Amino acid sequence: MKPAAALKRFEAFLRKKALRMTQPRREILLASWRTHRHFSAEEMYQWMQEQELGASRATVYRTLNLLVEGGFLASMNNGKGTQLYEHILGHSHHDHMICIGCGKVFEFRSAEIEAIQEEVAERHNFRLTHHVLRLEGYCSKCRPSSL
Amino acid sequence: MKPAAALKRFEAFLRKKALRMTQPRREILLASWRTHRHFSAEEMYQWMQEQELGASRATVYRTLNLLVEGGFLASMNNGKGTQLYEHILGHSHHDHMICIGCGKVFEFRSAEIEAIQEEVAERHNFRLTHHVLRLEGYCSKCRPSSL
DNA sequence: CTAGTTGCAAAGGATTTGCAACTGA
DNA sequence: TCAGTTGCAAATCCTTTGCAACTAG
Repeated sequence: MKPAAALKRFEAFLRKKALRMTQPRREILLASWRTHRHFSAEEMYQWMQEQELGASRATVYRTLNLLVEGGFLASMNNGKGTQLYEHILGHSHHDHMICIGCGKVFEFRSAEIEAIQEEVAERHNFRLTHHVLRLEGYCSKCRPSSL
Repeated sequence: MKPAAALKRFEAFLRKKALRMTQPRREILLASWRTHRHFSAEEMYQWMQEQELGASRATVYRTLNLLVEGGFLASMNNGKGTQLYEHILGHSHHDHMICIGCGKVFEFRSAEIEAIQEEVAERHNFRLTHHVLRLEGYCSKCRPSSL
């Protein structure tokens, strides 16, 4: 999805909640679409500082929460107490297989696994929004002789 | 693994690092073995308060880190900025379903998913050693009306 | 004895919040 | 117009750290 389309959806989302589209919100949405990496709230704040019309830290945090709530961004914890964000729409979902030896990351996707996840969630009366599947091990080049 | 055995291993671990077995460390290890749920550092601190010979918050945090380092506890983030812990040894593998609303953690295990993981790994000529599967969403109590 | 430990309180990092001054619809 | 928004700074939450008083080996 292109930035412009994302903006339109964000406006619609805001309207439905009787909230307003403002310059800071616009800038934050666009900036989140400008990168294809994960970013932290602090990084977003830095990006905002580099603009004429930026946003304060408070507004960055408030807007990131809105974007997650609206399903525009996915958030994940980096395991060190900081939330990371990435834009979702138009990005196909994938999981990661990571080689412990060389650090190489392989992406894969399994419709079967996802179907079972839904089933498990269903059984627990749980509504999934997101999942993280990381397979760790050794790729063919790094396989130790003992394995 | 029984508490006594875990204690022995903890002592060995400490000795190897030239650290000392102390009353607070003993109590914290035992308390972590007393529950079969995930617990936070704060909960552990509460448990310590309920004992004659407790431990301060600082010691709780320091000891939990030691226990994770030694492979006695697994730690995970509840997605809301708090680390949760659970004892590992003698516990069979399971995956986690985490409520974005209240942070509650549900455990589950799916032989099917694991079989497919193996299959996927096989296809990529990859040897799995470990995996992390986290399903995030809303539990029945926290489900927003829009979902 | 003495290096490792403890508790306390202060420090730290990430995030949220109260409030008075703004501003979009 | 006026409810929603912003920036600021203070507050909060979780965790780590400095330090002087202890204590295990």
